[in-house]
Order: sequence, then C-alpha cells, then structure tokens
Amino acid sequence: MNEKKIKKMGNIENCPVRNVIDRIGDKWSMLIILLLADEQVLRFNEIHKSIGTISQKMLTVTLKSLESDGLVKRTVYPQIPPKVEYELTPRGKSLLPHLLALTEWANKNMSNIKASRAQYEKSNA
Amino acid sequence: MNEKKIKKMGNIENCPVRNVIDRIGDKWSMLIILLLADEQVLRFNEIHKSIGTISQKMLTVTLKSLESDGLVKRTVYPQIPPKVEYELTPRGKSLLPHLLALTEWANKNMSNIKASRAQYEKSNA
DNA sequence: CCGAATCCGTAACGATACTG
DNA sequence: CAGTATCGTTACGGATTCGG
Repeated sequence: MNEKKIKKMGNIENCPVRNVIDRIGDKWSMLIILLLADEQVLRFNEIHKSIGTISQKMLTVTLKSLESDGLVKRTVYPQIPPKVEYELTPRGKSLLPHLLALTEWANKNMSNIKASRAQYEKSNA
Repeated sequence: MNEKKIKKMGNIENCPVRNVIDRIGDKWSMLIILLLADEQVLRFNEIHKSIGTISQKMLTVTLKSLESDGLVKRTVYPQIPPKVEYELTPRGKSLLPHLLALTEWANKNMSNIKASRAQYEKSNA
C-alpha cells in the first residue's frame, strides 16, 4: 500500500505529444519547416538544393507527411514543365515559435552537450 | 544571376538543432524526460512500469543517451539488491519548458491534425 | 521539372534469456 | 534490481530508374 502513484504513460497512439514528435522528430521535417519559415514559398527543387543532402525520395515523403498534417500547403501549377510550390499553413506557422525556441536552446547548449558526450565516452574507456 | 539566395542547410553534423532533435526525437526520450519532470526521482523499474510498453533494452539505451548528453543524472547505490535512481539535471530541466510548450501545442492541434490526415486519405482514394 | 516506384542496406526496435 | 547479450523483425533512408 505504500507504493508511489506514478503516472501510467506509454499508450502511444492516444498521446498527442508523441503524435507530434513522431512527425517533427524525423530526419527532415523540422529542417524543412524552418527553411520554409525563412523563405516563405519554395519550389520542390529549391528545397532540394537548399538542404543538399536530402534525397528526392525523402523530400517527397516528408513533404507529403507535412501536407497531410496540414502544416504545409502544396500548390501545383498545371504547366509544362510542372511547377509545384510549398509554403507553411497557419497551423505550420503556429508551430514555428516552439521550434525556434528549441533551436535557440540547442544553440546555447550544444557545446556543453558535446562536451558531456566526450566526457561520457572517456569514462567508459 | 537572378537566382534566389537560399540558405544552404543540411550539414547535419554541425547543425545544433538536428543534434538536439536527433536525441529527443527518438521513440522514448521525450516521454522519459516528461515523466522525470513529474516525479523528480525514479528508479529504473519505476520508469519501466510507468511507461509500460518500453522494453528493458530500450529503456537502458535511452537512459544512457540522456545521461551522456547531461540531461539526466544517474545515481547508483552500491547495495544488494542494487538501486539506481534517475533525475533530471539542470540542463534537462532547462529543456523542459520547451517540451511542455510543444506538448501544449500538440494537445491543442491534435484533433485538427487527425482530421487533416483523414481528409488527406480520402482525397487519395 | 517534379515527382513515383522499386530495390536494398542499415539501424532502430522488440522479445527473450541470462548475469552480478 | 538493474542491467547485458543475442537474435529476429521492422522501418527508415539512400541510390537508382521510370513516368507525366
């Protein structure tokens, strides 16, 4: 009867936080959102060139995911050659401040974190 | 000469944001941080039971990762049976407000996001 | 030019059994 | 109690090829 009452977590499907982190936590989503925040509107290949190291496939997949969540708006201009533009939706923009806050935190703490990792490695030598 | 100047991103190694997201973006880190934020100090098995669906292996791996980044402090009591406690470091706590902000955003937008996904599915029927 | 489709290697993840 | 060790599966991501 003395056991602590600890929150039961881990019902992943119904956890909103996890649903969000699952998306922005992947390899490219956050980068794309921050990029679109800077540039307002970008074509597919502009994003591709800007990120540089992303493959076409992952760019397609990631943009679809962001579009399906209503964070990014996709506009197709039916012309030859085709032209597709991407921009943040209001919902996407509403997420932005939190991402920027995280970015700022990352910049402030990165060097210390790297130092911690190096120290941790040494301890397990 | 008319080409837009778009930020070059994607040099992942040196990007602080990605370094952070890589860690808290995995399957369990954020959940553990939020749990420790609520409970202050927890033993290994308490975390294990609380999350429920995490395997011992992944709990070990995730805690090590958080410890190596200096976000979580690990305290071993050399006794039989062993006792190990985990708690957030100041650095871990400094990350907390941003995670909570994300949580709040997630709670507010989850239903709309789910609706968007459903709508998106229908469009591609 | 903007993707879709396919193949394939790796790494993340999970289940289980075992140890000090 | 708090992990390690091993194995099998699955999902992610990259390279390449094809299509409208």
